[in-house]
Amino acid sequence: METFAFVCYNFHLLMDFKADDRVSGKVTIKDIAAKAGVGIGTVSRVLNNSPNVKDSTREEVLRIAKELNYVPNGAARMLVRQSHSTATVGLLLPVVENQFFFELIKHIHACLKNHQFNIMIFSTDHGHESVVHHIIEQRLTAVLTLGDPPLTAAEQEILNFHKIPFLYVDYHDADSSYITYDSVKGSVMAADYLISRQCKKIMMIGLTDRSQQQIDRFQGFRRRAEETGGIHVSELCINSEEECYDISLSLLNDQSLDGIFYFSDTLAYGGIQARMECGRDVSIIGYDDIFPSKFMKLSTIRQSAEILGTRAAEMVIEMVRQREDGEEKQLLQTVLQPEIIDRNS
Amino acid sequence: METFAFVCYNFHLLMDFKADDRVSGKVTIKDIAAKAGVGIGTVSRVLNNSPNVKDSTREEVLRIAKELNYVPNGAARMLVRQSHSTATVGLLLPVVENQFFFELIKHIHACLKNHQFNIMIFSTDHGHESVVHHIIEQRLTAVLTLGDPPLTAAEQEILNFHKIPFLYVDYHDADSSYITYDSVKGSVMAADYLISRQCKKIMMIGLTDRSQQQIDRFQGFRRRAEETGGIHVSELCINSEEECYDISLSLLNDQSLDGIFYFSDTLAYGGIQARMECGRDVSIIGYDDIFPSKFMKLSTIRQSAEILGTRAAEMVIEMVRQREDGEEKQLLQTVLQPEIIDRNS
DNA sequence: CTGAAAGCGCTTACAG
DNA sequence: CTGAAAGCGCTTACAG
Repeated sequence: METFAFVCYNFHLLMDFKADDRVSGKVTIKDIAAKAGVGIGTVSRVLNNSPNVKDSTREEVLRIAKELNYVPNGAARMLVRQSHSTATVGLLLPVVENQFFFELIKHIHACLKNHQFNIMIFSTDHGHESVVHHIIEQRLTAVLTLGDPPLTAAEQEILNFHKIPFLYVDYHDADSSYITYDSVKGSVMAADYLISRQCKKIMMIGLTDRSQQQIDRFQGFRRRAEETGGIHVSELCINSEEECYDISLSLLNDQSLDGIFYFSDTLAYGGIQARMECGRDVSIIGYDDIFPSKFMKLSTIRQSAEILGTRAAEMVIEMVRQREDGEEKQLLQTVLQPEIIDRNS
Repeated sequence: METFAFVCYNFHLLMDFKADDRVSGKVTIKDIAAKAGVGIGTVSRVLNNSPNVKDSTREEVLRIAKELNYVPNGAARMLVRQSHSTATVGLLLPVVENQFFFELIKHIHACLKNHQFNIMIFSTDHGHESVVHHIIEQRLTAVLTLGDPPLTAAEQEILNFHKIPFLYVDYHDADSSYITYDSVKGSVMAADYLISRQCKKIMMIGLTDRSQQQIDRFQGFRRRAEETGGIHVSELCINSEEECYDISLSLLNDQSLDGIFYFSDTLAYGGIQARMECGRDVSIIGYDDIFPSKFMKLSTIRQSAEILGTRAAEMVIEMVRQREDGEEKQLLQTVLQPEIIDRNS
């Protein structure tokens, strides 16, 4: 994997900083106060733009602060103010990080930063108990959870206790705030598409994570197929997107198979390729409508990462506002509707 | 854009917490100490796993802490310990966030979290002066900058002053630590590819950001074309990936055009499609080798987000280690070599 | 094994 | 307009 990577390490030795002890990077308002010949209170007032300071004093303090490369200690500030200077939202990511999630993060981030929020990313790999703890310890403003797994009851309780709002994104739970696309509806659309193309023997292909979304899609599709009748539906869960091409090839040996529903466009690309090579007449539909699908001529179920991400950000901002205004906590629940994109595949 | 999104808001009113003032979420070690009938020092010792505590005391304190939903105040801890309990690396992202960067972030994150680091994401949209300030205020452990723009001299100075290591990713600067793929070499490979296919009139298509990478690619390609001689090369910068299909279509009206070098695979997809519709015999090469390119049969220059991201994370970890061990600051510079993938496009 | 006390760097009434 | 002082929540010698 790395054989073609030629690496060149290039070492320079840098001069040490000159031996002045105030140069160690720990300048405090005390240092500034001493140098300016004023009290630390005055320094603090200047630094916080308090109006009650003589102009000459202000300028002198500011000059010295800059000269000393002073940067306030966020921890000390936070300790006394009980809140961050910049609000930070924690983003909990699951292990499996698909393409769609990254689009999502991009838009969540874009919207949040417009509202002066920062984002901090955490993995839920090893269970998120400790992550939630860390979030509270750092007094983050809010929490967004992407996809599965949901928060445990204990985690929810401790977040509630500390009045930190949390929002599920791409997951639904009747008792929590969430925003999600309707996966059941999306897979019903996929079923209708294949049914309209007279498919009688259909394979659904997803990944091996037993996510809520995956389950919803299997269900929605199967239900619609059963309502219609006379259709044979199978399910297949594979381990990675990479192997989808090979697996599709062997599936296509079954000459009676006439429809495939891939749970993501990325999976479907391998299928499109395999179908072309076999010259088989099989209908294919994907899910997501990511950028290349247009050029792959892939029919698919579109869900917009931009809308989901932006909305999610707006919802969390609203939740934060509610808390700050001391309003009672309300559940916010949003269900977005996917859309079918017919490219005759 | 949002017309098809049906939104359903669902309001529940939740019970307020019972009116007990210790339930407000601000439990401190003082509360625990009082309830346990010990001093706060003892509580602190228990919470920090100090060995010098009687077992019975320890258990009692732990029990009460849990009962009270106690979570330590990170700011207070940090103030006295002068460092975070969990190291956090700041990631500076530019405005234009392409697909490749998200792959990159994914792998940086994966590697960093394995080493118990958190990631905090910042945008450099509005110039990063204030961002750097914020990073220092929060005493982050290190900084990664993705792509352009680089840090200003002032920003570098203040980071150095506060001894916060920083690393450029996908950018090179002789006086700083960085890791990047060799874009000049990559575009020379692209040139060689088109030249080997007898192209005489070639168009290079990139985006309108004047990034270092973009400039390197124009340069490398042009240089090799000039060395070869008898080749006509033009450059075109477009505003978005979406419009690349239309633009390619009109470019292909020029019947003498026989080669196109797209600066990203995403751009090239539109070109492949346009070429097919025109039935023109034009050689196309992309850049990145993202997943779908294999199925688009697109020749391209491969650079691995996994290697770049993982290496970047390892480098930053090494830089942090060096600082913690009090070693002299060294520059770490890594150049990775891209690879041509010939799919006969 | 444990309590009392100092101190981390800052903000903010309070009293001039 | 400004200084001295209290206090945010925690850790850690210090003295028992």
